[in-house]
Amino acid sequence: MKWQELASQECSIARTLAVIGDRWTLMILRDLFLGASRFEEIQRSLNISRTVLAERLNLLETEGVVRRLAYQQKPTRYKYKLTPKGIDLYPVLMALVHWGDQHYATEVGPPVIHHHQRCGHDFSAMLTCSECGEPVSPYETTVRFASEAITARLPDTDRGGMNRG
Amino acid sequence: MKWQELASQECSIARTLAVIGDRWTLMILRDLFLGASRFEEIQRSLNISRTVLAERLNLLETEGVVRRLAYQQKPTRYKYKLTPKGIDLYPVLMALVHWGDQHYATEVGPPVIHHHQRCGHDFSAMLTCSECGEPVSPYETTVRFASEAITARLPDTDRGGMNRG
DNA sequence: ACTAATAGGTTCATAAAATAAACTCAATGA
DNA sequence: TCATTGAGTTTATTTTATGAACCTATTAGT
Repeated sequence: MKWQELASQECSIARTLAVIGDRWTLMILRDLFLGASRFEEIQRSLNISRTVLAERLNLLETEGVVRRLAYQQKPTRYKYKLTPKGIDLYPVLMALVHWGDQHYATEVGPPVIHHHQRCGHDFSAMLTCSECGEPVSPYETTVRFASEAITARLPDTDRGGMNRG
Repeated sequence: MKWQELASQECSIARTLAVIGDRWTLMILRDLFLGASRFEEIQRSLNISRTVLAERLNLLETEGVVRRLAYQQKPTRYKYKLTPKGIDLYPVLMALVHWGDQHYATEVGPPVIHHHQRCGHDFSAMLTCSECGEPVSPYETTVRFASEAITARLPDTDRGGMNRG
């Protein structure tokens, strides 16, 4: 399979990765979430090739993840801003941050601290169930394919994957 | 910046992406979470080049995300199993699924349905605060850098990014 | 008036990475 | 004997990424 074909797969992970799953896009999105907006700003921050940055921003705009806006005329200069669809990627970024904090933080602790203004505490991302609000572990969940009439379940001895049920 | 240098950045997103942020790794992890474990199984499922699959599995093993286990002798055959560190990527995968479901699902709904056994409902991933348990929006959070003594705040007109505070 | 600098790219030659196909090795089955 | 399976490795070709230079428009400095 070629990378381009991912977009036409019937899997939400595949379709998501077709947009944001290549080598630099998530780093670009990190910068946008941290407030960067101009081409030069992102390029200098990541120090990536301008070619790649231009191409990635283009795809993100095509997909509606960012909007390109002129912030001045004469000469016209542009900035990139996350759309609501782009803002919806916040949980993805926070999940990545949390895994990095868990497994790659040094003695001095995580390099970036996230603060939740509503409750007044520094926090980390937690995955919870949209229905009951409780934390979700992969061992407590099953998956089924919408296209399948009959469902299957993995044997209990074969843990470490999502259960089919 | 070259991709390899990401690992040495002082950012948890960068360090995470250095391990799982390339073009196929997250698809491989999806398969592992869905119960796939053998080389051939993953290769056929994704239809990716064997070269890339071998290299990716190697890095994942080096990083402790998967463990390579012999499941038979004569000839020795191996399977790959998520370690606890690998299982910790569940929130990342679920966040990707949810974004795909939100923005790329067709009329018939999401292709894969996730069921929370504890509460008995089909669910989607929700990001909540580790401290207060409430849902978190990027507009209600600020970030600060552990290395910085003085903190800064973005003006209110410049929304769409994490606030620094 | 000349020069440099800034912003937002594009073009182009080179280097790195991905792909597809073939190949290896060990064993099993027909 | 020949084909098949599993888990890769090797190799030739194609695709992507990189870095540097270039382009256009405008303002600032000397």
